[in-house]
Amino acid sequence: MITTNSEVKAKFLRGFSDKTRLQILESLRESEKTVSQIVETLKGNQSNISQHLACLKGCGIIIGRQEGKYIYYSLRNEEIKQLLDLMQSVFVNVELEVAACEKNDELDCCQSNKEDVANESGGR
Amino acid sequence: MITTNSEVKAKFLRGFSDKTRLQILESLRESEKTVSQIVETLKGNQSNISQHLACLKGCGIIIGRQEGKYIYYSLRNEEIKQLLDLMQSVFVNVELEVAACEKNDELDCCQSNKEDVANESGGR
DNA sequence: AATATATATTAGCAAACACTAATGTGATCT
DNA sequence: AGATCACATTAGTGTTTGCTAATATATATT
Repeated sequence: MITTNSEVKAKFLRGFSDKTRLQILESLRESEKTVSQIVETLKGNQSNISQHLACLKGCGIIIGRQEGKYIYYSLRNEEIKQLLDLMQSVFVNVELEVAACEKNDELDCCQSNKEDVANESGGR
Repeated sequence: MITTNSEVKAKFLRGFSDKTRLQILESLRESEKTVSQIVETLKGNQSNISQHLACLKGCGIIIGRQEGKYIYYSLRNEEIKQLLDLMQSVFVNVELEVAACEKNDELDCCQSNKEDVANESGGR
């Protein structure tokens, strides 16, 4: 009888399901940063980063505090950091396991890149 | 120096970022199940569930074993279960925190449902 | 007040996603 | 062999997402 609203929970977790957002979170792991620091670190587009930050904030994963013209973003709390750590370690193990046990050496979620894979058959 | 390939990691985590998939995972938490058992539990569409199972399997989150004409799916390992647990508890706390500290009582990730929210102002 | 800096917001677009209905495949049973 | 059951796959469609470029807002500086 766990059953929280799966829809809202999915929205929360969607915050972690993007490459750029994961990079942002990783860069915030050590310390809070301003938007421009993040943009510089990731060598990303300002607008793009800003949107991802809004996403992460909306998901409750990070918080922002204003200081003059800067806005410092940081992970919401210690728990989020723990979650990131566990995600990381579980991921690494799964990756190894998948690579070891199956011919498939790349995680392939959902009905994505079918033709892509077919086309670049000579890859890597 | 954490830096795993964020792209692959994002694919892995995307497995958790959908309502239906979360429900499937929740139903697998207790014990392995056949596709039809899951379909019945979630009162879902067979094709849809089957696709989500393929997704979860591709992400390395679940595994399947065949037994006669049935295929039993289960969580890949204990770690995945732990991750689900932590996701759950972090989510619940964040949800409470967000609900308590801000006027916004619903997590709203990314640039989604702006007009929806505006329209159904009398919702819930 | 004018300008510069830091960040957010908007619009537009292509790609990815989730869903349904229909069809395919493989195992079991008669 | 033919029918049935369990599951997977394909095709089609509308929605959501992530990106870029352009514009807006707010704070700071001169």
